[in-house]
Amino acid sequence: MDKLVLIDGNSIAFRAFYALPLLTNSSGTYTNAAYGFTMMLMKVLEEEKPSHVLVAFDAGRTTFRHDTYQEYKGTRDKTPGELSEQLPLIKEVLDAFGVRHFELDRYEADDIIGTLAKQGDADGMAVRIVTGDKDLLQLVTDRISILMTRKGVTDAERYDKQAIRDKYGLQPEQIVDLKGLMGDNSDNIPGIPGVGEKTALKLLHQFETVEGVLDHIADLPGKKLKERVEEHQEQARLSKELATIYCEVPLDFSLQDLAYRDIERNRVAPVFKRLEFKTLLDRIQTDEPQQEAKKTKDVPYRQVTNDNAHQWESLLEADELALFVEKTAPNYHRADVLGIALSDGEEQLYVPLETAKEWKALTDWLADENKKKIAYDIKGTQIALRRHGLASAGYDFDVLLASYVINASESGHELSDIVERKLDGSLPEDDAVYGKGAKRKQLEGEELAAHLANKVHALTSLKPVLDDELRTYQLDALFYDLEMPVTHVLTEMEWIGVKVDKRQLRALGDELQERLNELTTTIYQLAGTEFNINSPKQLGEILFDKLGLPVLKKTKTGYSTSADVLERLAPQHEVVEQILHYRQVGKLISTYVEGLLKEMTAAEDKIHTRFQQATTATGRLSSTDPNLQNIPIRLEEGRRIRQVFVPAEPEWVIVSADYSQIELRVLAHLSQDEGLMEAFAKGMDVHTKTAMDVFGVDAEGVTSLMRRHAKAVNFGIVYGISDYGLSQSLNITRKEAAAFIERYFASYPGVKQYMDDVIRQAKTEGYVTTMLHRRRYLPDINSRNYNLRSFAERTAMNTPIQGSAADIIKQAMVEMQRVLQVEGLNSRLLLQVHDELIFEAPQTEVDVLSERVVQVMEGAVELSVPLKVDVSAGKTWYEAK
DNA sequence: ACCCTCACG
DNA sequence: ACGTACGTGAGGGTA
Repeated sequence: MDKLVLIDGNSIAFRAFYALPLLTNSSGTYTNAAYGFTMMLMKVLEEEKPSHVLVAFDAGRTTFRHDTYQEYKGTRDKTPGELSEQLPLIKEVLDAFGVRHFELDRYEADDIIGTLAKQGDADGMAVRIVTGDKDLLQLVTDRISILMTRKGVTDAERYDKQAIRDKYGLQPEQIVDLKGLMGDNSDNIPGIPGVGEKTALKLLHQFETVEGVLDHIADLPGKKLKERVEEHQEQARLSKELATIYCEVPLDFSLQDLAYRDIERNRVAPVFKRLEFKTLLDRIQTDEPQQEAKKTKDVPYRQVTNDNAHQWESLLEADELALFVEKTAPNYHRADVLGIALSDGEEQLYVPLETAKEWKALTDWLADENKKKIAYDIKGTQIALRRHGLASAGYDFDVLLASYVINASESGHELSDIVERKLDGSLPEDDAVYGKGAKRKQLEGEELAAHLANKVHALTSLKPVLDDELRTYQLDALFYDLEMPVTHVLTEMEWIGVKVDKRQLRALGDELQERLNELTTTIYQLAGTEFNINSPKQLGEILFDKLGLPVLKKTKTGYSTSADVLERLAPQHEVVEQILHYRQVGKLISTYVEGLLKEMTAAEDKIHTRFQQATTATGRLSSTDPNLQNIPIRLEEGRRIRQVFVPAEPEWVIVSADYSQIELRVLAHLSQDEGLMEAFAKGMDVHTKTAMDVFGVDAEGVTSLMRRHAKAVNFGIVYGISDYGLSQSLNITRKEAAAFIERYFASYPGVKQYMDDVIRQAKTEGYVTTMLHRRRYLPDINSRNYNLRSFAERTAMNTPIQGSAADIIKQAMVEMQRVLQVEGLNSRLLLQVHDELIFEAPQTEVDVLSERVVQVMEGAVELSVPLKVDVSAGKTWYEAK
């Protein structure tokens, strides 16, 4: 049977607030009420297992009751700020739980609850009302009962008709009569002075209702009582009216809209993390697996040895096999191979590395491009094998990439995560098998073989499921024609690596270190004390406590000392500028000099980054260990880091080709805005053109300030504009920013129309798409939480732009690799940095390479505006600008 | 493990 | 009244 749980939000929050000490989390936010409320919520959900849930809140201060009685709740103290500021947190928790909450102007939570309780009762549902307010007892029927909080937070007592009879000797409907006679201090309901609970109950037992008592004033015991009742008849009637819950609140939703499903840990966990509900976090994370009692069944396997290998050769004839290569660490450029497993879906083979190397049938199978292979992370698999001298080809399905293409935003794309989502049963997580952190151990023998057998078998089960899903959502072209080919291009890029001039890098490091030492001395002098400049905490104390500089911005944990704050403080104290410079130099040393030195190979002085192809929500790549997509360029001092990136061969050069304004061109294409398309068609400087349109001047009239502002607006448009964001970036007021945005949209109505359309599409479909049909789901787009919703709206505007640009350069990479191959060029693609490709090339090939790369990149897709690519070459990455 | 800060597009 | 520009990864400090 359906069960409806109605929670009196303010009442429970109030109770939690006073039951718990005034806790704060590390950011100084009070969380005790939210914490207690959440405990109560979880307890109720667990114990009642409702099919429908709603939490009702009081809306404003005035309600329809104030129309008849202005003093209603007049004695009540204002809700403390420490409590009211927690109400949004509570609502956030509810959103994460997927529990509806509601409040309505002029009505109290009680009335909303009453209205829905009656509806539920009429529909034959069991109704549970959770509150600390005894008024609600009047709603009890055979099907409606109340969980009344007692002491503490989660301790509650259940009231049904019998319990009310036992306690008061009354029917539930008589609770309002009780209030009518005795009043209620907390709501400032007067009742009849001098009549308390005892007298009221006695009267009601005899005369049943307020009206009954008033009809029999003559029969009342005691002269004083008679007088009081006589005198306060109207007040008693009014008090009863005030205490009566109004059960016909106009609601714009139905009971069916309150349907509640089980909690999704993935949505709740981040909220708990942020609020620092550690115990509750543990509870949701450990509870679930135990409850589900995962059906983990080890699949059978055979271990291949040098002696028995020949027995298994027939398996290698299969049309398609899954291949899983287990590594000793995630970084396959360094890790060793632990073992290899194969599966045809029925039989699993475990082959120790040394056996694999000597088993010719296997090495032939690996290298044969006609022998199809399913793998998880083809790129890592192929490189790990190659490092052990094992060539491999014929990969036709990457489970990792398929999972990513289906839904990039899913919380994890580890094999165990994918199995959890797409198959019944589960795969033990690597962390559980190997242990985590210090407890990590090397597996061997049977244990390792069994684990790998489970993994490789999972690949065979996953492929048909994922392939089917790719086709269902028309993502198969994106997967097979783009992401799969891209992974092969990236394999070669990573494998080749980038050469670094180690001596020069060390020299640069020494020079920077000297500079840093000088800065340190100066800063200590100017500050009058020595401290750790790298510690934002200590730095904050020096700047704001000791030197008394104004606090312009705070972070969750204290003073903000970020660059934009320091820049504004610089005129007030000369130490600030030194600190900014110190930060800059320190970053160069630790991240770039030391960071890069750590990643260089001993044999070749090369760096092999890993391009993550299944990480970003938009379809971009990212780069790790080290990140070669954020090498400094904006400031000259940092830009010099690029001097150490050199060609791997003598007489070769670095060639860089980058798209000019690809995101705004994509926007022009997607929006079909006339003005924007015209700007690109005529080859204009787009920021200047924007300045002309927004400020209504001709090309000569555009000042550098106007262009700077127009440029920021263009950035904002791409990011999903907000007046606040623009005001921050330009250091102007929000009003001024809003005016810019309005003028921009007036000048480019097509862009405005597009932004509205894409948000509307996201709201109705739940996702947005890129030019090559990549999808991004936006679960918060219809959230009632303003912040979540706004964020989703900006994402809806940004993702088709950023994601389509990512699609385009990926397409160009695939085509470029093909062109280099068929034309027999020796030039090699080394890096991709979102809108640019970096090659190393023999000096002799520079001209032909430049010509080809422009052709390929500009022709990667057909847009309504031209794509433009700039190329340059130099002896180092620094000079290729 | 998390926060702050900062490097890139 | 609310509070955020979009997408990333890395290093150092702190709890």
